[in-house]
Amino acid sequence: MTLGGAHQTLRDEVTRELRRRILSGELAQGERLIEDRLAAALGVSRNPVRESIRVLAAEGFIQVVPRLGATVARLSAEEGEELFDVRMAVEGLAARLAARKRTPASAERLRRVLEQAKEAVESGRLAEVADLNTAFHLAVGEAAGNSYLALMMKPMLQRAQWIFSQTAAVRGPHSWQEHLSLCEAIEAGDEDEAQARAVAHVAAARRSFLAAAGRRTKHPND
Amino acid sequence: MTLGGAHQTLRDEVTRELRRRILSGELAQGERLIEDRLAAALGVSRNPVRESIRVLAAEGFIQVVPRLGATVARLSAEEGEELFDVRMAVEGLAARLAARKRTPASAERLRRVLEQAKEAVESGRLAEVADLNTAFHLAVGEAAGNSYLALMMKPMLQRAQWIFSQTAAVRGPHSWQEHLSLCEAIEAGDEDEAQARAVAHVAAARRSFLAAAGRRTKHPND
DNA sequence: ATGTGAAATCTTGTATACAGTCTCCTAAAC
DNA sequence: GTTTAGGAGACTGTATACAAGATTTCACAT
Repeated sequence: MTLGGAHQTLRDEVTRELRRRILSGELAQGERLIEDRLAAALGVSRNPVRESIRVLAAEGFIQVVPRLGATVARLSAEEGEELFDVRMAVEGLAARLAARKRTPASAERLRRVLEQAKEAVESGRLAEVADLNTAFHLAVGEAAGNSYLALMMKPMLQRAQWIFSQTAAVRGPHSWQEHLSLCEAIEAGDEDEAQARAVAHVAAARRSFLAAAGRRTKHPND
Repeated sequence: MTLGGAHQTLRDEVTRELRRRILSGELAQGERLIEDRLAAALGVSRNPVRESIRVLAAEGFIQVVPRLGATVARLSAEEGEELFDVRMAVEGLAARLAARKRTPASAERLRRVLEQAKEAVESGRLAEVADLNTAFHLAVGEAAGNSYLALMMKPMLQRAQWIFSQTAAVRGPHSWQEHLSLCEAIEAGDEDEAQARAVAHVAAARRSFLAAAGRRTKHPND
């Protein structure tokens, strides 16, 4: 089959691959997803594809209308902006809890992701930078030691990454600095400061998003 | 087939029915979900059941291990408690935004749910009360006019309802009073007050949960 | 030209079939 | 009595088949 590498189930591979294609823009917003064609393109049967579609729909990447089929979700500029409000609330909480429940292991993990991101920035691998930035945010979520928070943050952050890639609003170095500063507050166990820095970080991302969105009158996929 | 009423797709019916059985406790925590048996019990084939399982897994009600099968998720007391932190952050935001963006239509909708809940309480239909309380919280989420927030709150609130039903920690009348008070703050457009009341409401629910959880040393399903 | 309607085509929804994996039980070996 | 190899049964993962609904096309009437 077309999908590479060792895997546990085709279904999981398909889910990851479709998610990746959506996040990367290979599958454009609003594009119709025809089960047969996806299955053929991925070299699998329709069954794993269908199950993947349900999962991605639950995560909000795909919109499904019974009997009419599935399309890649559309993100209006408003919906993109709305997400930042949610992120400030959720990631602010995550940072606070991460500071409260910090352990050497979780701090180590944050530092490691940060280090990888730094390397990727310096060697100019931009595609990886986006993934690693998301990974850092998720690591904060996991450091919070709240399983539901982590469960909820994963699709939220992927959606955020999607929005950014669609808007072409990248802000590599600034973002990395802010991550470092957040990491330090968490390590210091300063809950208020950690929350404040997380919220400020997301707010900065929002400004960057608004600037990039304002620069374009129309959406690239229109 | 066994599932009642008019429907769009079997898949959706199955998803709702399984979710209902989990929320109601008919399917106990940790219980193994065998596709064949569920399909037979619901009078459908395995396919719709499998797709439903993926969806419910994405919502966090079911845990799936590839090749080993699916089980109803287990909620430890800690995980139950953790959810309240998330709810305070998310529902606080929802209440704030609902107050900011209030419209006659959304206020009307909140009032209507509140009214139904009141009737259910007064006529002692306890099963409905839980559903209507959840519906009120969700209505606040929708009144916030933030599509992702609403998308995210739906499974979160269902999970909260699940936790409560499992703990048998019901607090009908108090809860209703607090809903009313929150509704008034939203109608008045007082963002700070709305957020404060929502947070206080969830905090009260947490205390009630902790009291009920402390009352039992063991879980009823153990 | 425009609108209408029915056939043909495409697509989804559901069921069934089969292959591979896991579990559990049995029985032999020590 | 305990342990381990092997095999039967059970269950999941994937593919294929078929039924029903949606869309397109094209002929025909206006």
